[in-house]
Amino acid sequence: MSTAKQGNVLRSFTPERHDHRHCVSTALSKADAACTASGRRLTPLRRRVLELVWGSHTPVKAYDLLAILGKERHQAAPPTVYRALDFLQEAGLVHRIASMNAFVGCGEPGVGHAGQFLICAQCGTVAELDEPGLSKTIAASAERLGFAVVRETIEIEGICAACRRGKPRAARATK
Amino acid sequence: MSTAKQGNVLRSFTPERHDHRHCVSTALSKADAACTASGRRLTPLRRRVLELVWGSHTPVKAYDLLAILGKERHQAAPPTVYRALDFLQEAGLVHRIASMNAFVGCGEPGVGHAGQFLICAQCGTVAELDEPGLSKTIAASAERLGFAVVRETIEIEGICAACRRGKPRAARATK
DNA sequence: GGCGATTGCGTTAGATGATAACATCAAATT
DNA sequence: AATTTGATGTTATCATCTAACGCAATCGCC
Repeated sequence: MSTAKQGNVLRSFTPERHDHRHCVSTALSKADAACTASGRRLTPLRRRVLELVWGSHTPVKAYDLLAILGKERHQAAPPTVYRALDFLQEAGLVHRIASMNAFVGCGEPGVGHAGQFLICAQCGTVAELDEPGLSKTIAASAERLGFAVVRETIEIEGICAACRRGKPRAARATK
Repeated sequence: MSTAKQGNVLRSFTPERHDHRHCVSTALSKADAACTASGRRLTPLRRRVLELVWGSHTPVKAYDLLAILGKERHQAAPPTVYRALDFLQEAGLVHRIASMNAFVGCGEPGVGHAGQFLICAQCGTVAELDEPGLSKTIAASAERLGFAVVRETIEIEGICAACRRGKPRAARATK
């Protein structure tokens, strides 16, 4: 287990070259293990939704998932997708990006979840951080006001390294 | 201008006693000044929307505003409200709380806007912070990944001091 | 003041995001 | 096998937000 003082990158920006199928299968394996360990049922539907979420390095919209599921299973209504997403969130397998109404797979299920994200405004890729220093600073501020922190939503918008170099790795959803 | 190392509270939790009308009129005056200074037009509609947003210390929903405006002006459609809110956001007069799909008045228009909020899950009141240390920590993390920060969305959910003492100052919107 | 350009607003329509409530089916428990 | 619990199907609806078009008020300029 890494314990860098700087904090960890739970999910990095897409490397220049990588086999994304590998990301997906790794994530699914971890999910299987995590659910087995916590006594949750990763049903075929839930597993499929997780797979679809991991299908891109950019956040995925619920209705995009719905459209895909609709083709695959001849019937899928909003609750189908939202229930699966709710489960996956509770299980710590996906995160919701509030500022985008979208979802990303979690890079490290099981690890303490701050929910700190860097989101590239250009290519849409998301990196997930676990920066204890951040949480500490927040806790200190809150403390001074007598505020008890329950949950952090930290979503930083900006431009990723690849896009700054003019070599975006992932295309932003072409709407 | 205060320059406390600890950071400033741009908008505090509701004090035990206060005349909220004063908060509102102060906010409107500041808005008038800010718009005059930046050459923006704070029209009657926009001003009224700002006033309504400031009407409570808790974030206000667009459709709540719409309902009020609908009574006042005999006609108001969603774009009426959303356009006003867009303007107010651009002018730095209100903030959108992404995690709640709601809006709050900005305590210090003109001051550099980090967008750091503490939100009480019980009474719904919101405090706005300007904690340079937080932004620095974020910038440092981003830097290591070559990420250029453009905008921060920091929304911390928890329980405020008053609610912890069992004396909530503002009622959470019932429903 | 007149005139064109810009900006604000009304209006209609619809896209997108999310949930309630109840029915049905499958899995785990007894 | 019967019972209970949990997952999914199904229908309906609510909530949030935006596109597109046209008119009217305002601004900038001569």
